[in-house]
Amino acid sequence: MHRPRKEMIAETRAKLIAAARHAFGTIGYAEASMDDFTATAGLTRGALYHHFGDKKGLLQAVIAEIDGEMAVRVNEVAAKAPTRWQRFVDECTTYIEMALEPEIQRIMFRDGPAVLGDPAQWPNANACTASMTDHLTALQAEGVVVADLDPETAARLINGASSQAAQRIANSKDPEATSKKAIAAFQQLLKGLLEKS
Amino acid sequence: MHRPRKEMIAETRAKLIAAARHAFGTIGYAEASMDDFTATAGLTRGALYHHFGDKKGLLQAVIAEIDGEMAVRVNEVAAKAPTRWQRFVDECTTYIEMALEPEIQRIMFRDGPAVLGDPAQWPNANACTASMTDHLTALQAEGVVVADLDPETAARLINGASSQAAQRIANSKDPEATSKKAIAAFQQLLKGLLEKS
DNA sequence: CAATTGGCATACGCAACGTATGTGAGTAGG
DNA sequence: CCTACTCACATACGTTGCGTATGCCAATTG
Repeated sequence: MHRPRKEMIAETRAKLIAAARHAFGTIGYAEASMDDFTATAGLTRGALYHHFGDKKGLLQAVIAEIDGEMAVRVNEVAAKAPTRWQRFVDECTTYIEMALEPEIQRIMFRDGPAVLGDPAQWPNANACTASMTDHLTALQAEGVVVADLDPETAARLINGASSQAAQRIANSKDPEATSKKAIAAFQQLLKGLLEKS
Repeated sequence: MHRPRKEMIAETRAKLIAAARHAFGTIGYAEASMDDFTATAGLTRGALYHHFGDKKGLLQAVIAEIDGEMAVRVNEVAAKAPTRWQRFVDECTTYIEMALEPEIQRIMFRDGPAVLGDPAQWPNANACTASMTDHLTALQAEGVVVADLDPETAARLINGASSQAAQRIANSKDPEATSKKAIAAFQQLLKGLLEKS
């Protein structure tokens, strides 16, 4: 036990984040009682306020964690694609697939923006958008994508369309069919970015 | 005074909706105290619960009202365009412009979805999306837009991109320049829907 | 081994929601 | 025209949940 102290602290933080993440992802931020989910973590609100300041601070930490995981997944997928354009499209599609998960949808696309404001202003998130922006910039240099386009702006718009696509699929009665339609429409939109060759 | 009763009731509802709309649009749904904004309307929470059931019910009423106004504005703009495709593009652009207004952004795109869930499932809203869906269907019949596309799905994706564009503009330090970039990127995406001729 | 730091719990005040109940103005029947 | 009923709205209360102030105990440091 060289530093049991630091380990305990990290464990406490992790437990709080995990408990909050579960609560936020299921019943939602507003309905999640701090007393309840800190108790399920075997702690009290005291620990929460000590580490995260307030409920919003904890939400930020949860969001940062999820954002990191999403970035990892996106990069894994992108690494396999042959062309850069394909890599870009694959990333977008993966983004939609991730947005299908209720936890991500709820925390990242619904409660997060409502509580913390515009996601583009979040300090510890947006790794995914950053990646898409990079790809668009490179694709412009290669002449694949039209030059007259601000990469980050485009990436944000695509994010917006993606999350809508995901919500549509998630709330559908026939997710399979809806998924096909949504992804088709989405990729059709993406074609608008291509330079005519 | 044939029916002073019915008139008073309608006036009460209108006052509550107006007060709530202002509060929701400025400080936000979560921060808006029912005691406060009912008081500014010269009423109490009793009236609110009587007419709307709860805070969410009032939000629904506010959203229905705003949605109606948005539909009117969109239709006004669309009526002036020469071609149907242009009408469609104009509607989308108007949608972005409306989403620039803080009240609409906050209530329709942030707090609304967080509190009431997926906007596509809202009963008394979505007149704008319906209009866009109609246009897309007609454009497909005319062969302007690719046939292999579900109109409502596409309309939803476009809504998502629009609201992102609006947020980007609204939070920008240079709204003029950002607006140019965002609308350019947006219209570039829309081109993806066009049948190659 | 003492002193101190700091991680975390406990206790309290406050604000806001929802409900249960009350009241007075309008409305309908005789 | 008077009585009984309805209903719009207010008032009062209980509950819940957040934030803060304070206290305690373990781990680190010299």
